[in-house]
Amino acid sequence: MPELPEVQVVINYLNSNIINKKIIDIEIRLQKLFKNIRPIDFKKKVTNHSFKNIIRKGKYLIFILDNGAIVLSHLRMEGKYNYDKNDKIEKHDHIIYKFADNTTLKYNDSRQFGTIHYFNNINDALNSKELKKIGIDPFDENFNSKSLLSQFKKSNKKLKTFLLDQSHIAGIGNIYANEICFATGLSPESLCCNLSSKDIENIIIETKKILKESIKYNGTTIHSFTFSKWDIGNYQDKLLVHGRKKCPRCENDIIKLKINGRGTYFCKKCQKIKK
DNA sequence: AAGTTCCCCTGTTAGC
DNA sequence: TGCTAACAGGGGAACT
Repeated sequence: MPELPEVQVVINYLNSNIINKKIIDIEIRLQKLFKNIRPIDFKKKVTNHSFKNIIRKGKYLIFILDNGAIVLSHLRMEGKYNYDKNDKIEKHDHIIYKFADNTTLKYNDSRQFGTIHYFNNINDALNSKELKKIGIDPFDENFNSKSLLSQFKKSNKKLKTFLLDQSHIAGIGNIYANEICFATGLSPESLCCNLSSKDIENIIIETKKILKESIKYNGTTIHSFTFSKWDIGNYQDKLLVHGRKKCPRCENDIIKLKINGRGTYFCKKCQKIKK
C-alpha cells in the first residue's frame, strides 16, 4: 500500500527510466481506471508524446508530458509501475505504454482501485478537485507546527484519523500513521484538540524523520506478492508497532483495533491517551 | 459543517 | 481437504 515514501521511490524509479522516450502506442485493458477522460481519447492525446518529468503531490504521481499535458496517477492499494524490455503481459496489467526503443511501462493493479486523470496543463491539474484539497507536504519547508497548530487545535478527530486525512498532511497512510503515533508516545485515539503544542511539535518532527528514513530504505514492502522492480523496500524491518505483537520498548502486548475502519496498532503503556 | 460509515476490488488467511 | 467468510485499505460518496 504505497504511501508517500513508496510513491517517491516509484517516481525516482520512473524518472531514471522513462524520461524522453517516445510513446508509440498505448494499450488499455481496464477502462474504468480513467476518471475524467475516455480511454480512447486518452490514447489519442498521449500517443506520440513523451514524459518530460514525474513529480509527486501527496500520494499522487504527476506525469508531465512534453507538451505540458498531465497524466495524474494514484496507486491506491496495489498499483505498481513496471518498466522493462519484455512485452509479456502479466495478470492485472491494465495499461501498457510502448516506447520507441521497444521497452514498455506497464501499470499493474490487482485490486483495480487505482485512478488515472488527464489534464491539458499543470494548472488545470493543480486546480482539480483531486489535487486542490491535498494538504502540506511533510518535505515542504513550511511544514512546521506553526502551519498546523490551528488545524490540530480546532479538530475533534482522533489523532490517527487526522494523520490519514490528506487535506491536513499529504502522503501519510495507515502504516506510517501508526508509526508516528508510536514514535510520539501518543495514543492514536487521542483527540487532536487536546494535544499540547509540544505534542504537535513532536508529531511534525517524527513525521519528517520516519518518512525520510523510509525513503532511505526504499519504502515499506508489505504485500503477499511482489514483482515490480521498485518493490524492494526494506523499511518493514524498521516498523516498531505496525503489525507487531509485542511492544519493542516495554514488551507488553500491542493492542489492535479499528479506527475509522483502519487497522490500528499501539501500545497502551507507551502511548498516552489525551481525551 | 464536520465527522463517520460504507463501498469499490481481489488475493490471502482464518475458521469450520 | 475444500469451502466460505473475514480481512486488507485510500479515498469518494452517502450518510448522521
